[in-house]
Amino acid sequence: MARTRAARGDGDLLRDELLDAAEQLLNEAGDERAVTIRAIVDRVGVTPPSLYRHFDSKEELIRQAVARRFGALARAIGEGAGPPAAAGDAAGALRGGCLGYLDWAASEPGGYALLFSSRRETLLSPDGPSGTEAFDALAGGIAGCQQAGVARDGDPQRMAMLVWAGLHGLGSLIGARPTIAWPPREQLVDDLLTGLVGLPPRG
Amino acid sequence: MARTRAARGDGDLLRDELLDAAEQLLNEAGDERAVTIRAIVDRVGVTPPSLYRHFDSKEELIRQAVARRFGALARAIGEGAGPPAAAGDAAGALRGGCLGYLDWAASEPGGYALLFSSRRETLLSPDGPSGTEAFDALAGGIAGCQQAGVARDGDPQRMAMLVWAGLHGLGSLIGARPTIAWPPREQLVDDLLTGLVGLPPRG
DNA sequence: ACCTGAACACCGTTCAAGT
DNA sequence: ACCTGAACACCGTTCAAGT
Repeated sequence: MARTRAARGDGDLLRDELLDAAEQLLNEAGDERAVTIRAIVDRVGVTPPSLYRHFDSKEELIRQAVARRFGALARAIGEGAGPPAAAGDAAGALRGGCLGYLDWAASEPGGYALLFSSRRETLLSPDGPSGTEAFDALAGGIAGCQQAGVARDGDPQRMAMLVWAGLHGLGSLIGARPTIAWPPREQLVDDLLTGLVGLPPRG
Repeated sequence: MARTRAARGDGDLLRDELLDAAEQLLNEAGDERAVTIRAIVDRVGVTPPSLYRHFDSKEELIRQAVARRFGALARAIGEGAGPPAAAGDAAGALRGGCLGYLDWAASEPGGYALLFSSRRETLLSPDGPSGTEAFDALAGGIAGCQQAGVARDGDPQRMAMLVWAGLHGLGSLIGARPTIAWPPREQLVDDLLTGLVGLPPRG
């Protein structure tokens, strides 16, 4: 009644609408608990049981919504790093990518937190959403800097772990402790990459 | 019936028992959602309304249980750093404190995660639990290393932010991604402090 | 094939009542 | 003063029924 009945093949449409609604609610609330099934279906205009035609459980819906958010994060990193053609400035690309990560985390603190704060099984199942591509991009960026002679020697994978940890730590702490007087994010990224990767400090 | 009736002044006893049960459940589950009021009171042997004589809400109980966990983390850092009398080895104390943090996070991944994953209002209210003492201890340890001539110059508060972020990032990522082949925690701490604070690498 | 209405067992919380 | 029994509005999920 609140919704014109869907035609035969419209299942994927409702599926997308439900994911959209879940993503919106997750971002607005920054709290998975506020994202109830009834709030999701209300926003779309259907009743709770409709959801189970497209998702096995609330768990599964949330997992897919979180996977979408990981995709958005990866895009923010890519945009910060700039076009891959501009390989002339390996250090600038690495810095830009890291800043893109941090800016994204700071701009949607609720959305960032829920990437890691949802219940553990949601995130850790083998085929669950992960930050693998982002991590590989980070390690690749560090290796690029080494080849360009602007980073110190060392295993780029291990360096990437530390940088990733630093970014993740900063991202979640900035969101969780907004009252602290954090230095500008450019400076945090610069300190991190200078210390951990050996990039020359910005002029 | 499941419990001998408490005497007059035993209110604080039940209060402590409830906090103990909440802490246990939080650690076991690593998921705040599994910690229901009914599970908590069942473990203690009372009925749900009893809880409201001691806590305004489930929220308030969880917040106090989380504050207890922050205290345990602070103790683990202190034990790792060793007795303050042993000021002869400032670098060793800083390294030990950081390793204590990381070991504690790794040994109770569920318990560590919930320090930051509980709903935001729980953690962020002005008088809520925080890691302030731990942060101050970290900045103090860095300043001590500078005075001992084993750390590079710079604002110890800013260095502490970066080290804290690195530790927090490593702590939560190690817990959240147990399948990754993480290097030994001693090495991670060493890399972090060498890069960000300028400590000489361990021999 | 797709969606609804009604019901299930659960949750946090409240209120009157017992000792 | 401290605790219980019963009830409230909510939640995720299921099942039969409608179109």
